[in-house]
Amino acid sequence: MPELPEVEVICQGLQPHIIGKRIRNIHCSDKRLRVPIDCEGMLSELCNQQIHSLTRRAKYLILKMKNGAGLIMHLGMTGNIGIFNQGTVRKKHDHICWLLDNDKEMRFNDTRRFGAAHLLPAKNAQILENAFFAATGPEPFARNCTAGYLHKLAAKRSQAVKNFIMDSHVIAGIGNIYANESLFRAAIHPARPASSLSEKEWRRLLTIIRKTLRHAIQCGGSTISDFVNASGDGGYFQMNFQIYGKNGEACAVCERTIQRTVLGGRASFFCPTCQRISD
DNA sequence: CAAGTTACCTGACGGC
DNA sequence: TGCCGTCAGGTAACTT
Repeated sequence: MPELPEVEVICQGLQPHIIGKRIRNIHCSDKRLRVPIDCEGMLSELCNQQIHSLTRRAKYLILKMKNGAGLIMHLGMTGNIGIFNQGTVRKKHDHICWLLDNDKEMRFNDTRRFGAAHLLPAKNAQILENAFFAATGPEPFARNCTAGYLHKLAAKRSQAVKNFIMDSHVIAGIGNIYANESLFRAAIHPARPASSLSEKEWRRLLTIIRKTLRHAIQCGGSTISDFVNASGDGGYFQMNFQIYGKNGEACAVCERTIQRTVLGGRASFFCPTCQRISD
């Protein structure tokens, strides 16, 4: 579900509900996420502490308490975090529930349990956070994320450009949907070797990635199956999909039939006319 | 060291 | 009706 835009929408949606609130109790399911949930650790580090901030880095959410402790959370494929009234029935895959001091409860729901929550104890939170993101590529909107950087890094990579831009060590936050959509909008074939793009093409692609992500955030993200923001509203960027999931349909630009292929094990869609394999 | 494969999970859907 | 295979927004530990 969640790529950068969806995580950003969840982050912005949660902030007004939780900043400054105190966590009164934490309840965890007995199931493990991608890593085990450290419920004991969360109780001792986060309980009775006030929430200082919630931010996003790549597809991760970072919760910080005023005592310095923190939590790095990932939503995996099916994760979501929402705000609910305490006492309302918890859903089947609610794995972590943080009870706040305003009768609200923040709940982490994740059907497939590919998500994760990493605790950052107060005494070395910043060191652990830095280590956690040490190998993560720049944010697409960051100043140090430039066409020159991508062009130079891609020079030694023979892999498909789509796989390259989905590599979180290269650039953060781009998943399968927005990789497909951005490459279509940039008229670049997803299977082209990353090293074959000129710096000019990287400039165009980066501009379009940014535009596409920004647009998706403004739309409240993409709702496939059941994505909703913190208030329970779905996004509507899926209305703007031009290529993702559209194999067999006519290209909106040239009417040629959209093709589906598999790259890096992920469904990849392209228009054979608009996205030429060689330039 | 780059790049491909596998594992981690549940649920929806289509074919039979 | 149900059983089976396939597929799904992600990531990291493996292997090659």
